[in-house]
Amino acid sequence: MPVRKGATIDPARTRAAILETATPLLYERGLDGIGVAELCARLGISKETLYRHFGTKDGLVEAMLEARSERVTRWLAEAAEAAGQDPADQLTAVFDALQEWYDDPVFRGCAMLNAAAQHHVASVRDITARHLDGYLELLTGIAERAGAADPSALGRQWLMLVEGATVVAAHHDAAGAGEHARQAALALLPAARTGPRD
Amino acid sequence: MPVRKGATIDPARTRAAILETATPLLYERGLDGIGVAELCARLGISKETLYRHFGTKDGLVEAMLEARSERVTRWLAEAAEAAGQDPADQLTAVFDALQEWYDDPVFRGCAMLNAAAQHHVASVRDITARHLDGYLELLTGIAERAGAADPSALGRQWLMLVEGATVVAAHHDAAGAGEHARQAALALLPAARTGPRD
DNA sequence: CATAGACCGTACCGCCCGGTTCGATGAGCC
DNA sequence: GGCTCATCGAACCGGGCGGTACGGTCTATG
Repeated sequence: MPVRKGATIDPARTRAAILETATPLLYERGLDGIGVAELCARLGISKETLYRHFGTKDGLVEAMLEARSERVTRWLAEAAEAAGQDPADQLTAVFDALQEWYDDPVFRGCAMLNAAAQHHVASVRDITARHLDGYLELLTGIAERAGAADPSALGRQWLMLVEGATVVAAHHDAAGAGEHARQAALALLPAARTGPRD
Repeated sequence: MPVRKGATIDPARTRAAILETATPLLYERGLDGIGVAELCARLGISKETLYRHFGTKDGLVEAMLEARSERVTRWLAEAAEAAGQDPADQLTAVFDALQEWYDDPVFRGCAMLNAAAQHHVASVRDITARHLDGYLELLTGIAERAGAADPSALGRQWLMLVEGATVVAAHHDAAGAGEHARQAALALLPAARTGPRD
């Protein structure tokens, strides 16, 4: 069942393959750290193919970021879900998953934050903001199920711990960043059940 | 009292003036977002002068980041010091100062993090790492005076809150980011006095 | 008043970047 | 077998980049 009947080698599959291969390269070298020519050479495709699928280098970047944001958010959500019903367990699962990521030798921080830090095009900034939205939604959900008096505030504090741990792991020291953040996140939980002062 | 006797218009002062004027431009537009030609035009200097003082655009960038890191770290340390002896007050002063920064219309996140996210040159990454070192030292000092069982761990958690708040403020929503981070930081304090479980 | 050197303005250089074009190739559909 | 079209590879383009060179101006010093 080809996506386009007139197409020969299934353009949709080609597009997906380009995205998949380009993502780690753009992540490792930075969005402006690798040119279109070298990128295509590494991908084993011609520039014409790239431009037919994405129109622009920015188009590729946006599609890549969008896909990556969805992927990583879903990955964290599934880690939380797999941890069972206890909010504390879910939180622990999230930070454990993050620590795994930090320990990966290719870890270079959050791709969306990196992108927003260099490209201040509106579209990239929007993707980053929506990415943080996704994180916030996940964390706020946990806060709600934990019976927090102000779930959105607690979710936001957890979001800061997640992003702070990622920044510290990327630019300072990855060892134990997830664990330290997890301990802090868990410490916020009991105090928040019925408010800042019980 | 000229810095150099043979010099006419005091090169040291010129260099300082270049740094001072270039800093906000490079911060607002991004390191690669403004070229040397436009930069010099805005500074009102010739390219030759810039290159005589800094040798390279990267040289200017490094000098700028170094100066900015020192400035902002000293600014936070002074805010803490001015808050008196109570560690909780010092912590509050730090996050209040941060919130002021977030509310500044020119706020675009931490310049050192932004720089490290795009330029993965070793020198820039080192400056960023040392910048986080400076923050960590300040926060660990507060944790020690607060009688934390593990001051370096608590300092690191506070560092994550500081950086997380800055990231969230820059890329998601600045309103109340400092306050939320401050509440979280203060909530970590009592639990950490004698350890995670009292 | 002569010398040194900080500084300006502009032209210039080579390079690389994002993006376009084109002819050739080969796979799938009617 | 002919049509369509995705794809390749390579040549090409204009522009902007970081960086250099140079002639001229001004200012402090001795």
